[in-house]
Amino acid sequence: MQRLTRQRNAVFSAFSDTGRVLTAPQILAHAREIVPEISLSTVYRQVAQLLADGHIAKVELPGEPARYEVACGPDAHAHSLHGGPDAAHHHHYFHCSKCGQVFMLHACPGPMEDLAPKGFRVMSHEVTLHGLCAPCAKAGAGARKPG
Amino acid sequence: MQRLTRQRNAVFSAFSDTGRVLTAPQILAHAREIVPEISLSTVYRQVAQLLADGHIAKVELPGEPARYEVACGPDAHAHSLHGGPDAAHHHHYFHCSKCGQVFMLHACPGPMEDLAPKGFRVMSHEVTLHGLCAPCAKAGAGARKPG
DNA sequence: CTACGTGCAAAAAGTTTGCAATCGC
DNA sequence: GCGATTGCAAACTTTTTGCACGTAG
Repeated sequence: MQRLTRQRNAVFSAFSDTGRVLTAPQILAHAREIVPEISLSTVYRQVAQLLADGHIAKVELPGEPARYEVACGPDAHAHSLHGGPDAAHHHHYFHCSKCGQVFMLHACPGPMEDLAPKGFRVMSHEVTLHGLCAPCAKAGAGARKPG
Repeated sequence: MQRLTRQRNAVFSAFSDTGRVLTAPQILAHAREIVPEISLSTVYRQVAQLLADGHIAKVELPGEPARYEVACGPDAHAHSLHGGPDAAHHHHYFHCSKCGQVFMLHACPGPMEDLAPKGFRVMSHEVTLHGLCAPCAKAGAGARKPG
């Protein structure tokens, strides 16, 4: 049985406080505002635990370190232990080239079997969009990475 | 000026011989069949050189180590030094869950601005398909990772 | 001959793990 | 008190770099 430690609370707060898609070091930074002595190892261990419990989800984008977000959607709390990209429902993501932030998208281009050659069996797909998020697009060339 | 070393030839042969999308250790394995003493450092350095020269392209998939493939298409030889996902033409990829091999796709689902929220400026997109490649789909549950 | 390329070892970045001390329950 | 959890350090994976030696041109 898992215990309600200050560290566990601090890690989850990073998500509930920001509502953002965060990397492990970003989670650490947020968690340290609550529990200054928390270590990166504990962040990774709590993230693994929260993943297994289905409270958060792993977000992997091409060429980027792993990020994590609060699990949302119809079966957010379902403990699908495999964690693969083959879940019944899925999300896609937008990666801002200026501020580096990642945003979940709520739309899906639909099935993509046609993109694969004959004989290939498509079981899932992932889409990543790149460009400027609304704040950065509005700010023009002046914006910089917000913490 | 770059020199025509046996190692450089061996690294490029890995691509021309297999025509596949390869990870650095896979390139090393192929290259060692030609130049047994070649090191992984040299593979990475030659890959960097071949990338800069536009002879090969980097393929990054979510949660996967970087792979490389022979540059192909209309401006394969154009030395676009930025290497970002914003090139004029691009490819998408299929990742086989059974054999782990990556295949380039020749189709594109088209523009995806509609997936992003209002105010977001979409500049490029990446699509990754997952499933079974033709050989693995045909082989059923019997196939295993081919070298 | 000389500078670029190579192999090795060490470093860097991201993530995981072993272990003794700590703390929830 | 017991055992899960923590912090630290070390290991691990992927990729990069420093350095002395080797080799292409």
